[in-house]
Amino acid sequence: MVKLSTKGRYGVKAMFDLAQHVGEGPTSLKSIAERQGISEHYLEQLISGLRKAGLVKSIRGAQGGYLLGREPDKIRIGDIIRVLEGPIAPTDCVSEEAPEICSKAEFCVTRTIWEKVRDSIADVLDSITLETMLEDARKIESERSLYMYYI
Amino acid sequence: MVKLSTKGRYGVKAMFDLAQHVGEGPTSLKSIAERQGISEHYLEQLISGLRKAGLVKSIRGAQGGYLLGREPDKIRIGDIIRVLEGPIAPTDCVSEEAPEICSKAEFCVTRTIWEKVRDSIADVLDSITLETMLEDARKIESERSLYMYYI
DNA sequence: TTTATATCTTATAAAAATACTCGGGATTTG
DNA sequence: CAAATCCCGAGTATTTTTATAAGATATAAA
Repeated sequence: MVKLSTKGRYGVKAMFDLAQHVGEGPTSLKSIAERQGISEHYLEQLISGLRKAGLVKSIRGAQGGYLLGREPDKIRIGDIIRVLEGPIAPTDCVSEEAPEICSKAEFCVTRTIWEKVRDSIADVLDSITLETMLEDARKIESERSLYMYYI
Repeated sequence: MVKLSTKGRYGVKAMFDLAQHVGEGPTSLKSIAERQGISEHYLEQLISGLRKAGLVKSIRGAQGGYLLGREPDKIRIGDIIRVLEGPIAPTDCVSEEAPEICSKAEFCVTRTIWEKVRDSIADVLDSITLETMLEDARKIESERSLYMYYI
């Protein structure tokens, strides 16, 4: 329940991979797929949507690949998820986009629960950017080397 | 994405319906299904799980039906959702129950995101009980009659 | 200019999950 | 006994997910 599909998970992984290679020129899909353990063909479909949404830029041809469409601190996880999985919506009646109209909506008590769930998910996803993830990764890495040092 | 299935939605509706009839003796599945606009046979399957989990009690035979297994303020929406949709888990690696082991878990930055999503969903669902919903419903109803009065 | 490297597009499809549907059996009340 | 109700398991249609595949297009480098 309330489960992310592989689209969202793979997409975030791929975007984070791109963020880790910012400033190194275009990154090929093949290398991302290999590092992240994702089918290249499948990832192709996902990144196509990300490109159309402007979250990544593509450079075709040999030595081509993908680049982030904006600075890592300007790309929220929520942006990625919405492109790949659609609007955040635990139920259709509280979808962020074009919620399904229900005649009982005004008096519906369950509806208010789903609204709270939707907002709490959106808050989390919109509070984290690729830059946040990079910082977390750096922190984990430095803790790891500190630990290695003491062995 | 991150969508509730009908199981969770119907289940919460049915449980709320039972809460609204507390103290009136057993409520038949048929009447719940009619009021909530749910297939009776389908609801039967769902309530079977709720019964096994102790969230409802059943009384068989003519004039039989279902009763809440505990006081409305002792039944959290999260309890209902977990029975019908399984543990809260935006991804398998951060499932509330038996999370899938991943060798990279310690260093995985995406994982921490899904943990935050999971916790925010659980917090919302566990902060709302059937009693909360009854209070909300009463509030809506009183506002509604006030409005009617002024017309 | 040719070749290798990539992205881009569309079509197909297997597998899994979802949402029911159906039939009949067990239990209790009147 | 008959009607009302819960109980249980099997079957099924639809949708979603998760790919796989083939080939077209674009570019850099040799």
